[in-house]
Amino acid sequence: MRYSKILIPTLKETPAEAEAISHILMLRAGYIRQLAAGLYIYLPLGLKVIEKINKIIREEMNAIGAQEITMPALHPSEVWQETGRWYEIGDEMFRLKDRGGRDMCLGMTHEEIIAWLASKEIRSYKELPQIWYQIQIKLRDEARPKSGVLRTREFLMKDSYSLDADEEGLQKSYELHADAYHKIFTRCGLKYYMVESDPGMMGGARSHEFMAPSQSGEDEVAICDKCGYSANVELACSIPEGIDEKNWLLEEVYTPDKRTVQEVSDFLKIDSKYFIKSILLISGEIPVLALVRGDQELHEKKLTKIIGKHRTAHKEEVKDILGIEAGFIGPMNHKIRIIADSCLKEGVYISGANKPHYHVKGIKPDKDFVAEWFDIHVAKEGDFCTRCKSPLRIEKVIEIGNIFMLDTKYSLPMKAFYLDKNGKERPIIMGSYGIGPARIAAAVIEQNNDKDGIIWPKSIAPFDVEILPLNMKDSKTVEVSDQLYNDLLKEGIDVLIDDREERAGVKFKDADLIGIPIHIIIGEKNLREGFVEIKDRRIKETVKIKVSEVTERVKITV
RNA sequence: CGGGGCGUAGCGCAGCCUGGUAUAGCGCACCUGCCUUGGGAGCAGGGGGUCGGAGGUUCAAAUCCUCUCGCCCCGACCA
Repeated sequence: MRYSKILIPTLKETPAEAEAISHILMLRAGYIRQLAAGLYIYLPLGLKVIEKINKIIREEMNAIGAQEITMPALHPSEVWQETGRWYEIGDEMFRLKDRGGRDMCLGMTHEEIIAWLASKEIRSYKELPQIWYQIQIKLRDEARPKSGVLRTREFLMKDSYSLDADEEGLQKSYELHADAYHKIFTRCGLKYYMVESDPGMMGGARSHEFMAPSQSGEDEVAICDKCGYSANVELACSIPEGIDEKNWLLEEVYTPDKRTVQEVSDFLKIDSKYFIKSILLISGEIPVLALVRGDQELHEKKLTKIIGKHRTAHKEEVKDILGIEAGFIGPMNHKIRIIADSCLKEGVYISGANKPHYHVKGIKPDKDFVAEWFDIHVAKEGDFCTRCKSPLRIEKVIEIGNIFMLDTKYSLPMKAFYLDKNGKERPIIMGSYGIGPARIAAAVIEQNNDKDGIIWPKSIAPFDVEILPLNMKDSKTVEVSDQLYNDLLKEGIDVLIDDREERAGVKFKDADLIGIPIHIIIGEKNLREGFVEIKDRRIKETVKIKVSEVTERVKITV
């Protein structure tokens, strides 16, 4: 491709709206443009990258026997009503009516459609297993689109669905997907983790997420480098650092106007980990007191699994129910249900005295109050692994893929049944598996860039090679460049030639920004001696090569 | 949806607080010419703006007030 014939609108300056590195570079290097919040146009280079990623995905999906299909992005409401998600899902679903007044929606995902298809087409155990996939647009009315292409309202997704006769079949399909995903992300040149994740509203027993470490990520994972434990902090378990056993006697201490753990801790000059944080919650109509250590955060999701949906109590409710304002509540002498973090079982603590401007020192759990014990704290850096007791790391990550076991959550309501060997009707066991190609591209940029721009891995770079004829007015330069360009094309190498009438500096800057892995630099002086230079974008080193040897050399490298 | 920020030429910004400089400014980009050609050159000339929109205050509004739309960031949400 000739640079003069392809739209690559590079930007010298950083657009004001971009903050994430990948967002800045995709805009500056001319890969994308924004139409509206969470809606992006992929320019030629951007599209080429996405298509390279899609090609890798297709190859690996096909390799596990998955079959590509394509389903509509516009759905009738009925299928979503069948499974109940029409009612469960709120504003995040784009809804509309057709001219006949029928309710429709834009597909956020395709479990319903797959289950519908399966219900029509699958009759017998002999037709199972099946894996069906598509690479298709998904639409979600995100509350907050952000970070460029990382969180958008319309996005491409590879979604596949496995249909199996039984649990073992599902297990197999799940593992096939995990293997395929490892291959896909490795081929894309990503550093990533496969972590345990919360199946959430997708239902089903197990799920994992594939996470690419990046500062721009929205999620956090807890990683144990020793035993390999890795989980989304949404469910990660951990053992907090230990505390010394204090020989405090039970006594009230005067803490005037000190309400938060931080304030009381500073005031008494005692570390916050010797405090019990008491939080009053309302679950339904019922008050529940949650206790975590002073240096911990209450984990809402973990608590939800124990007491169900809940909210924090209002100030007045705290007073009504516990008879004391929020700053001075403690675990003792209450008749309501108390859920406490397991780590509080051991030790002696300080907490509110249930009396204005007083705290109590020397509280012994189980003796001074009774509670139900659960892990309800958020795992944090420095906590220890529950399996091997080694320190955990917390890392910010971008979710680039996920795999879910759905079981019969969708097949039952959609009546996707088959007949087993004994002629008995059974629900199909399903799995659902997603990958976001745009997130792969963004995550790769996040992990591979320098001050000058993007550094693509060969596998998904928009071009294999870029030729830089430094002086287009020099006929020898043009002649040799064109010759090399044609030779490389003949070898099946995807090459971009910067044939613009620009100064050398401009070409160098743009080439570095765009990030094609190999640059062939054609300068007048070297050419007079029969040489050109080959530059590695990543390490920025150049080697002088005889013109006649360039094609061979590039063939090996690409 | 809560909190914060920002909308002035294609991009990045100044001007706004404290209204008034007859044509609203700067850098980059763009067009023409000359010159230059190994890291975003130089000189000269030029084009491009309903100051996000609507209403209001005023003799006078980019500037003050009200409403509204859009975009970004933090949080909540995220099937």
